[in-house]
Amino acid sequence: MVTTSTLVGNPYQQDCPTRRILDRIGDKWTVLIVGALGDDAVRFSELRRRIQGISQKMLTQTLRSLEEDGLVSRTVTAQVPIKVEYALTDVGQSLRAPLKALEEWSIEHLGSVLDARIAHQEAGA
Amino acid sequence: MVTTSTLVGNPYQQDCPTRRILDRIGDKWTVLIVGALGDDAVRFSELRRRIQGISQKMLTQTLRSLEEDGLVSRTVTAQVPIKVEYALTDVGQSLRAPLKALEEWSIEHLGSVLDARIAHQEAGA
DNA sequence: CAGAATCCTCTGCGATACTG
DNA sequence: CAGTATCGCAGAGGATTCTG
Repeated sequence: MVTTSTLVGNPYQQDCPTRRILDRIGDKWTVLIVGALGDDAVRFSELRRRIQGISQKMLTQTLRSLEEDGLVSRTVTAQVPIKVEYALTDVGQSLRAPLKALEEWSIEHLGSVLDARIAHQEAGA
Repeated sequence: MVTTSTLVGNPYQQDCPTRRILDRIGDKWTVLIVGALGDDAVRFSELRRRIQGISQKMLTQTLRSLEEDGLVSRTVTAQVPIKVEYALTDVGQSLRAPLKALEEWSIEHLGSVLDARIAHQEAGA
């Protein structure tokens, strides 16, 4: 016999896959980095340029955790000014599709969301 | 004449749709609430039961902001123990598809991510 | 160029207690 | 039952400075 608690209403357990992934990609920069990487290898400085407003610290930090999770690969080329390139791994690439879906939703519905926000604001006043 | 900076590498502007939406749904609870609402209207207490570990404060707060953005509707029924039900609006419903895609990605790739994490840990040691 | 290290601030969020 | 109000802390993350 099992307790009923886990069988009712399909609850989100503390450590369900959705939550674990959300904890990873749900931060401020991960999604943007994955988007900025795209198909090819990109240098650190170029990434920084593509993602407006990201600090060097957060770019490094987020890239490290993406690498740790096998979503991004890091390639160092020892030359005069050192070159470090980042690229999405296969798993990282596979994340692009769902994120793209989210991006399209954003573009399609942002207007409606902003309208609702203003309407709500006026109603509250 | 425009500066070239915004034309190179398709950068993520500070206020692009993706970022604005990310700021909204990228928090700890929004996605889980949308998932927990699903098709039908759900009472406050039931929501709390479905989303394990959410505090009453964050549930209220996140529901408020979702309502403000027109993603969730709030219906009060004045009866002896007051009843308040929340439901996704049409726009809110439309968000389910992209989130579902993300959830499926989670389920499919969580294992690989965890493996990579362990492998990386061992390599680092 | 690509970072590591340090400091410091701001705020997300939990814990707790009270209300209609 | 469905909230509101207040307190407090841990941690995210920015700014700055220093290195190979």
